[in-house]
Amino acid sequence: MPTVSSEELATAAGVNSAKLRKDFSYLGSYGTRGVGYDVEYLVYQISRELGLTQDWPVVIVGIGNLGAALANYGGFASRGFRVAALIDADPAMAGKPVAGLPVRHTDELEAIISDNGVSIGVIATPAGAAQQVCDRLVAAGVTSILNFAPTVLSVPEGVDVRKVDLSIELQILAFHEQRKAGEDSPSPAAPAAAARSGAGVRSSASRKGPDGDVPAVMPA
Amino acid sequence: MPTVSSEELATAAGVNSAKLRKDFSYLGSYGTRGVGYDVEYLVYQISRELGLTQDWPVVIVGIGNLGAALANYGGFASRGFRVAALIDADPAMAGKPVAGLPVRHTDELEAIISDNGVSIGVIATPAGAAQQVCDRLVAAGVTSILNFAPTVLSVPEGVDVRKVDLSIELQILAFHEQRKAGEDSPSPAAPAAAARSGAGVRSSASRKGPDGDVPAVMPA
DNA sequence: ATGCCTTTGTGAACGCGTGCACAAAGATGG
DNA sequence: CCATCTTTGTGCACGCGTTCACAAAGGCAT
Ligand SMILES: NC(=O)c1ccc[n+]([C@@H]2O[C@H](COP(=O)([O-])OP(=O)(O)OC[C@H]3O[C@@H](n4cnc5c(N)ncnc54)[C@H](O)[C@@H]3O)[C@@H](O)[C@H]2O)c1
Ligand SMILES: NC(=O)c1ccc[n+]([C@@H]2O[C@H](COP(=O)([O-])OP(=O)(O)OC[C@H]3O[C@@H](n4cnc5c(N)ncnc54)[C@H](O)[C@@H]3O)[C@@H](O)[C@H]2O)c1
Repeated sequence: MPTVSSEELATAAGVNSAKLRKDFSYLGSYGTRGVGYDVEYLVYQISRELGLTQDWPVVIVGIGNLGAALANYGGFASRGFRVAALIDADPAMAGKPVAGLPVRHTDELEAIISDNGVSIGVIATPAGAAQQVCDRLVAAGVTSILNFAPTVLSVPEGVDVRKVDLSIELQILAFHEQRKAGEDSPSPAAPAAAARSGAGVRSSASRKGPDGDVPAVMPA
Repeated sequence: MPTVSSEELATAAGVNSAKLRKDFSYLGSYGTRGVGYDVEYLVYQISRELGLTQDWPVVIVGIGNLGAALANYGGFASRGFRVAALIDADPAMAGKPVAGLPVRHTDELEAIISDNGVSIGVIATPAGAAQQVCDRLVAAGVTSILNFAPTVLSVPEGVDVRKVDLSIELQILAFHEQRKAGEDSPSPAAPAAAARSGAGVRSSASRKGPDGDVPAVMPA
C-alpha cells in the first residue's frame, strides 16, 4: 500500500508539516501512526471534501481572446469541471464553434443556466459589461463567479466571487521588484501586507476608461 | 482641491476604514485631519510606492492560446507595463506578428532579457516546459515571474514567483458551492482555511499527465 | 509478547493582522 | 481668537492561523 508521510507532503508543498497534519485532521484524520497516509484514500477524501467527485457544469461568458483561450484549456475537464456552454453577445459569433462548442447568444443565457443546472459562471467580457452579465447570471441561479474583468462586482449575499486580475499580479511583482532595486530606505517599516489586498483603490469621483475597461489607478 | 476621506475609500473598497488609514500611514501619512486625503497626491504616493511611476518591460514566453490573449490584452500598458517581447519555442511562429509584435524564438531569450533590461517574465508554456523556461529566465536576469502553468516552480532565493492557477480558482468556488448545497454537516469544524492554500498536494510518487500538463490531483 | 522506532494528532504558546476607540490636529465659522 | 466639528493617526486588545512540542498509537523486528 503506497503511503506518504506528512513530512514528505509538507516538503513538496513548501509548508509546515504540523500545519498540514492539522489541516488533514479537519477532514477526519485517516493517517496511520508510524506509517503515514494511504495515498489513494487520502486523495479520495480530499477530492470529496473539495467537491471534486462530482463534476460541475460551468458557463463562460465573453468569448474573446481570453474566453476562447479558457474554452480551449484542457485543465478544466481534468479537474472535474465541464464547460456547459460558451456565451457571447456578438451576434456574428453565434453558432460559430470554439473549442468544439457552438457559441450561444446572450439571449439564451437564462435558459442555458437553468437547463444545465449551472451554478458556476466565468466572466471574460469587457469590464463595462461585467456587472450586467453578473446580475443576469445571479438572477438565473449562478451562485459562484470567477471574474476576469477588472471590476469589483457587487453581488447579493450567498454568492461567491473570485477575481483574477493579471494587472494586479504584475503590480505586486513590480512592487517587490522595486524593493530589491532600492535596497536603502523605501518606506522602512511597510509590512508589504498592503500588496496583498485585491481591492482596487479609486477616488470617489473616479471614472472608467474610454472603452469602459481597466479603471485607471493612475490619472494619466 | 478634491479630497477623499478614509471612510469613503473604505466603503468603496469594502474594507475597514481603520485598516485603510493604518495602511496609508506606512507610506508617510499625508492626510489632513478634518478633511481627508488629497486625491491627486495620494494617487501619486501610492503609485510611487507600488513602483508604477516607472514602466516595467516584461516578456511573455509561450505564445499559444493564453499567451496570445495576454499579448493582446491592453490592461498591461495602461498600468505601467510594456511588453518587450513575445517568445516561443515553435520555429513556425518565429517572426509571425502577434498583437503587433513579431514572435521571437527561444534561442534569443537571453539576449532579449539582457538588451531590454527585463526583470519580469510571464510563463504561459505547457507545464512540462515551465521549469526549464523559468531556469533560463532566471539565469538571464529575471527576478520576478508570473506563472500560468500548473506547476510549482523552484527558484533561487531572491526571485519572486506568483502563480495563477485557474483550476484552483474553480476548485475553491466548487468547494464553497458544495457547502451551500449540503447545509447539514459536511465536516463540521473545517475552517475553510485549507481552501486558500495555493500549494498543490501530490503524492511523492506522482507523475505528470500524458502531455506533461496539469498534474492530476485525482487518480482517474 | 515485548520493546523500539516512526509518525500521527493535538494542546498550548506565539505572532500577526484586524478592528476598536480615542486623543490630537486641523479646518471652519462666529 | 476661540469654540466646535470633522477626520486623521495610532495604542491597545482581540481573534485567528501557524508553529512547536510531545504524548499516544501503531508497525515491526526480535
Ligand atoms: N486577454 C487577456 O489576457 C486578459 C487579461 C486580463 C484580463 N482580461 C479581461 O478579460 C476580459 C476579456 O478580455 P479579452 O481580451 O478576451 O477581450 P475581447 O474584447 O477579446 O473579448 C470580449 C468578448 O466579450 C464579448 N461581450 C461583450 N459584451 C458582452 C456581454 N454583455 N455579454 C456577453 N459577451 C459580451 C465580446 O463580444 C467579445 O467577444 C476583459 O475585461 C479584460 O480586461 C483579459
Ligand atoms: N488556455 C488557458 O485558458 C489556460 C488556463 C490556465 C492555464 N493555462 C496554462 O497555460 C499554459 C499555456 O496554455 P495554452 O492554452 O496557451 O497552451 P498552448 O499549447 O496553446 O500554448 C503553449 C505555447 O507554448 C509554446 N512552448 C512550448 N514549449 C516551449 C518552450 N520550452 N519555450 C517557449 N515556448 C514554448 C508552444 O509552442 C505554444 O505556442 C499551459 O501550461 C496551460 O496549462 C492555460
